[in-house]
Amino acid sequence: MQKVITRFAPSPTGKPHVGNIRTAIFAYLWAKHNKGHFLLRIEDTDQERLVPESLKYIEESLAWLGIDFDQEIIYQSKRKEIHQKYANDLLKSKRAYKCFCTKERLEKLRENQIKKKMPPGYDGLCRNLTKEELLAKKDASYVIRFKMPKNGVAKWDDKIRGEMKINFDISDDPIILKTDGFPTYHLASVVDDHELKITDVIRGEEWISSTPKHLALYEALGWQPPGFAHMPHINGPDGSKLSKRHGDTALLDYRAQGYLPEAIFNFLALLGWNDGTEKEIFEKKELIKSFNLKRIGKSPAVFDIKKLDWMNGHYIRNLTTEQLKNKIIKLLPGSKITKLKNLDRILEVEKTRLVVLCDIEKETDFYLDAPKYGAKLLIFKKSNKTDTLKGLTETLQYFEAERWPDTVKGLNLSLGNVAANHNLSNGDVFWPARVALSGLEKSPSPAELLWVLGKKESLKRIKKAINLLK
RNA sequence: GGCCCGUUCGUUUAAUGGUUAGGACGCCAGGUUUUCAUCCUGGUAACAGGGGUUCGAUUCCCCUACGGGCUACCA
Repeated sequence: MQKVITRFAPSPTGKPHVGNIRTAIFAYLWAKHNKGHFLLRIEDTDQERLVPESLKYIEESLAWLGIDFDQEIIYQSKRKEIHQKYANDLLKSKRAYKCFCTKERLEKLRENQIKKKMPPGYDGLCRNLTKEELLAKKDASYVIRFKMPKNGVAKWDDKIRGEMKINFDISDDPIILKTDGFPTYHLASVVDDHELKITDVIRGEEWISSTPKHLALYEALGWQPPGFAHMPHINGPDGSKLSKRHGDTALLDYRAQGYLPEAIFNFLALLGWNDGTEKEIFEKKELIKSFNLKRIGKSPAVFDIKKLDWMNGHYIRNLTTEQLKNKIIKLLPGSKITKLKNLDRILEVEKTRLVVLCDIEKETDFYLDAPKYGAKLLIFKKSNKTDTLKGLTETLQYFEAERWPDTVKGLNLSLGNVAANHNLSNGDVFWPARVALSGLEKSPSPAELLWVLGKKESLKRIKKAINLLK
């Protein structure tokens, strides 16, 4: 049994988006599931579209998710001579030919074909040039085109889609080597996948139509083709291809928003795949163990941010306070709240309320400074001014007289005692205490707030509330 | 236009030639509760349409519709 080797082969044209990354995840999982290798290959053969920073983004994206690749990064641009060698071999074996057609001619050709409602494509003008014609052109610049078979069918057993059959003759002769000497994707990927001994090519479904070209190339080069697995796309909520107008698409944008890599990994892995059970929360280890290409669905999936939010919250709640603290400090180094002495307690209390890490900065200013609010907010809807004032005053007196229980449970009990001792309802005590401490209509419980803020600050705020109400 | 791919609750998915078509997210209701969040319980909701094949089709086949992809000296 040969070792499974997969690869992630992005072209460096920007920040990798979630669709690409999900393909990378599947390629990674498949390799690791089989105890094989996962390679990173940069498809930088198009010098015009190259965005230098994207190399950094690609590495960062993978690193953030904990997807480590084997071997050093392979840059296709550095393998130009190898690609040229194989292009020349194909020339020698007459499986390819030099094409001298200018871009202008090709453009016109296409225009005419479209006008005549014919399928656009190269007409094969240079396919059968005579020796004399060839000699006459010797100084002209040319590309190398691969001779597609004129009959027969490309057949392969797609690991995701099953038996596939496409006629060879619907493809025109593809350019495999450009005038600038760089190969096109078709040649480069075939050559590199072969030389790197890739066993399974896992890529987007947009490649289905050109797979016949690749299969023909493998045949012409005398190579055994690898297995193919064509992934369905990820769509936006309206069903169209996921794009900027649907919100963030780049993986790193999710990091910036405070999504956890574990959650994203889990979420993306489950988009189009499941293990056949009802399990949905997976650690990476478990995914590696149970992953199988066969269980990838064929239909495109919509990226549902609501479910991601739920999953992210779930992962946050499973973090220890220490872990959560470290992640927040790392993500928001400049945040004021992370400098607070009582950050541990704040996080303990806020943990169940966070959807993304950045939420720690939302509606949490009251931890920094005493809040401002209207006196009316202090009065619970089922209470009145007199009882509220009494509740607040008795709470203050209770804590001034009694020992401060430094636990949420103890503080909660204390507040209960205040209500019971003075024949007040919970709404007369708990609600105003909470508002006095947070200034918010919706917030953590008063006991939690007392515990986080401490005796001194808490009593100060309660006094302030009493004065405000008077 | 040609070729190719796809179609189960709103979303993500499961299963099956005979099931009350299952789970999760969302949503709704209830419980816990001073509020919010968490948590717990329950509910809502789907086999795109039409033909076949069959005793019986969501499941197999064909057609249609809809969605998507490819049709570059981009990947």
